[in-house]
Amino acid sequence: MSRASEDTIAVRISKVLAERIVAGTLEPGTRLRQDHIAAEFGASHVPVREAFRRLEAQGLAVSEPRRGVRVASFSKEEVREVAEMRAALEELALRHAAPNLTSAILDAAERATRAGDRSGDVRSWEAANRTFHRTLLAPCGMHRLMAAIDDLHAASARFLFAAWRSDWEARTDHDHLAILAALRQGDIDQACTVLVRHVRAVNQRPLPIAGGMTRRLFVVGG
Amino acid sequence: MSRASEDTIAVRISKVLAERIVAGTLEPGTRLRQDHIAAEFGASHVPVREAFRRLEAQGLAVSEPRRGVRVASFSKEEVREVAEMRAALEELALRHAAPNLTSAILDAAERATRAGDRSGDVRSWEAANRTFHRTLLAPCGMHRLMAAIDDLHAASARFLFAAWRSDWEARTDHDHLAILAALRQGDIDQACTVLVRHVRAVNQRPLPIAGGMTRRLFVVGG
DNA sequence: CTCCCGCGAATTATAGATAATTTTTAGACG
DNA sequence: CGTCTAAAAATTATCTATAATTCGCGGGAG
Repeated sequence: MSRASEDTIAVRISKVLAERIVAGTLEPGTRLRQDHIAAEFGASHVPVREAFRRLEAQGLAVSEPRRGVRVASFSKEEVREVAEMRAALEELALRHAAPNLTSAILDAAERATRAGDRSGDVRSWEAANRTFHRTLLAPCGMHRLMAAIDDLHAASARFLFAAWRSDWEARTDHDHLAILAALRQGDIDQACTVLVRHVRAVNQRPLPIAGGMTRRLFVVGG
Repeated sequence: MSRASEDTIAVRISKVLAERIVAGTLEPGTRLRQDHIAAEFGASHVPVREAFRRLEAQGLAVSEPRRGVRVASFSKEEVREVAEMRAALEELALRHAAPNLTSAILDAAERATRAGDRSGDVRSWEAANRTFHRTLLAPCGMHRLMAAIDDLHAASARFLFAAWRSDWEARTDHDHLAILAALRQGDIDQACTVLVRHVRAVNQRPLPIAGGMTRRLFVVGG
């Protein structure tokens, strides 16, 4: 389906860089030097520049003319902002998806969230969580809306990984189950209410920092 | 402030092309050929390709690998989708902007909407309308949110211009005044309610088509 | 000692050239 | 008369090269 060789080189590069930025391999503020990246991918810098434009549009990188592009940094205000945007757009998506949700889809969503409960690390939990949301929302059939939500999910995942690099413990996600229960009963308003609260919930947790210090960082958990 | 010569060539090209697409000079489906555009701007095709990536991110163009890029087409479903996304995000922005709205800002917004009432053509009405919304919402201080709203406004303007190429008659925008009145009274909920209804309102109007036929098209009016 | 200036290395931005793919066109065949 | 095929033209995507700008560092003046 999405075989890498069918994409253009620029797309391939942007996907790899996006993964690294989200995963935290590339830390905020890191300069992305086109020649170095071009050399790494065995390409010239023209497709690299196009990849930069894509990352910029996703909010994963910032570019200053003539001064290069850096991995976007983020503050707790931006974490909040992304959470609020997600809440607003996911509610919209859910309201339009609801009429199209079959029990098969709801079952698939439940499998996704249960897989998340069993996950042993942050990355697999995030993947399962993203699947849960996408399974429920994609039936809205709104292309542009889903693209926007996907970008926000990438940003959320970045914040999550920045805070929970290790020491992750899975717990059953009661919000997800409550959303599914409400949808199965046809109570769309209730499902939306829980979804919005769930996505907006921003937890503050201690984050161990290199050097023995700890710093408080906001983490979106939904 | 935003002198064109301070931008990179790619940015400059993308702005001009965006204007043309929004204005309807470039019709949906039109192929954008990089060499031709490069020649027109007296530039090479590298910045043109970067401009394409920006347009793609804004939803104004679509690109198929190895097959070039075209001006994005749109359906009435997408018009609806953009209106709903605007409603959701503008409400969010207004709720966060409200605490920061001074009477000076509200007065500026009122001047903008009154300028729109006096406008003689669609383009100046749209500019005034956009100023009104941006004046009210920008104080939310949420950068990413405002960028998303700006892109949606561009899409809305495109739909508007596609339907109202000529025969425009200005009318006083009572919704705008109602929003301002509610904000002046500190009734944020009421302001949001009117704003959401206002943005979501999608009017169906007959659109004269070349050849004497008329076709129905959806137009966002807010 | 601090601050400012200027030179050199590194990097970005654009131009020109090349390879590969798609679209178009012309012609033959059914 | 339409359709399939193959060569030609046009176009995209990429690479290599060049110009312009920024960044870092060292020396000298105050």
